[in-house]
Amino acid sequence: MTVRTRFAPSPTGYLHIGGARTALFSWAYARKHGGTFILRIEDTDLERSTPEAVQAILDGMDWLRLNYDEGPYYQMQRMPRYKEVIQQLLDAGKAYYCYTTPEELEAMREAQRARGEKPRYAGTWRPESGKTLPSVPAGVKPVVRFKNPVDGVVAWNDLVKGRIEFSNTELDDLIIARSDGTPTYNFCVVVDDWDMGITQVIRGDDHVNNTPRQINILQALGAKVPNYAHLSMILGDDGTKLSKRHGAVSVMQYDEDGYLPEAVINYLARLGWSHGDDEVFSVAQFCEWFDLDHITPSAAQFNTDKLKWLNNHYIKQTDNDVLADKVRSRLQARDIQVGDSPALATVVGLYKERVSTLNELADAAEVFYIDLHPDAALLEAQLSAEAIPALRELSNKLSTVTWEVAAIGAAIKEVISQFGLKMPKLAMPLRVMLTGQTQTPSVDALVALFPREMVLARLEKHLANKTA
RNA sequence: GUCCCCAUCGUCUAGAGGCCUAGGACACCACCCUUUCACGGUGGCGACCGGGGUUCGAAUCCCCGUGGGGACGCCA
Repeated sequence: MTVRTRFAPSPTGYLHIGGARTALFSWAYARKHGGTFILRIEDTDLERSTPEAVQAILDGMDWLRLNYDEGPYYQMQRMPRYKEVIQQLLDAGKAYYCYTTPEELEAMREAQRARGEKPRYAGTWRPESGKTLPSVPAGVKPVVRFKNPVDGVVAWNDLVKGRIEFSNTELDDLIIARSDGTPTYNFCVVVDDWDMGITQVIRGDDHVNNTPRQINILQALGAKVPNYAHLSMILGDDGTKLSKRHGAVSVMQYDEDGYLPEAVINYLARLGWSHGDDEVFSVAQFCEWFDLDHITPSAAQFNTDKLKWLNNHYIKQTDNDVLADKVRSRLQARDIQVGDSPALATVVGLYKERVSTLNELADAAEVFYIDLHPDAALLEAQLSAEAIPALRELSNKLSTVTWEVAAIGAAIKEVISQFGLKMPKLAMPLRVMLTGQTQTPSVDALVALFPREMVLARLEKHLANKTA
């Protein structure tokens, strides 16, 4: 049987990191088995669904390059089909109308909770042989409830958690159609998974409690029950449930923060799944290796440090021109016009080893294209009296030296030996005058990066008003 | 409260009864490299939640605790 998986987000917000991992695993499973990956938008909650959220989800998947083979399907467009199946269930006596009002339900739940019971529907309107139903109250629009089996168990072999079993006595008759006739989540999912021929339902483990209900409906419909794989949740860096205050919960926020999609994918792949000791691998490799057997059933805590480490790895691996394009757009967003000299690709080539995000790379590159004003105190501290004459001499040498790393390095060495200085004595003020920073690549390479005139100008600017 | 799930270094994890003196990665520490900071290299620190079984043998299987999480909507 050919594999068909799906990712079924509800468009009530951005694509968050947990959803992204669910999508990734579902996608990878389909890719691994040469199957079909379907995107389905579960937008039956009119109150909370928005087109912006749909777009945000599409953007997120696009950024991660999780392409789908079918869809996006929208549940709102499948209303006739749901209504048809509800009628089918009604006709078969597997569902029934219930006239209990939301207020009555709420009061009932309240009372049950107060007694320490699990809140559930009492079955007032459930037809049974020999039972007389209450008379239909006037003016109440009924909901449709599914007639859940009253005894026995529902069990399935979860592909990540193993066998899970629920007693039917734990399940009540859930509402499959609201009083306005619109179908509810658990019902739509069942019809969709059935119609779309989903073979593996890979989703978050907040759905395990829905699974027995869905299986019962599937069985009432005579549908084949798919396999289920429930993924545990992802916790924030601090071990608590992911929420807005964790900052980067939307995958697009990672783009914003300067992470490469391949790093995020690689990181997410390793969160809850493993292939021996392998840590760094390509998407292609992941698809080849991926399986449901090596997914951890326990929740995983997000670790930004490790993501950064991976991001640094992928940045180092990225071609300088490609990196330059990414950094250029970030600099432009800061209103910095990137000139031709030095070439941005050369700058990022020198700095990419030492950054963990594209934003850090942009920070480093920025100083080459702006009118630089190094911190006065920093400058003061580095421009020691003994360094000034040496820097003047260096400036002279740099005005004529061959403009390449080796020659520049040689000139610097000549100057320090001539003035009897240690390298940092000269290199540090040089770094600060050129970049405003004390931490830079090797100073000869740094100098060589700039056009000669720019170096001379930046030195002159700070040396001019210094007395010898 | 009821039901369901989970439990190995700080974190992500390897581990399918003997290969475990518990392995790898991030982080951390030290040293090396070095022109600062990184990168890189080498080494170090560091865990099987507790108690009972089963077994010649248990991180691995079973039970009970404990702790954490999730679900109990005319939300998805």
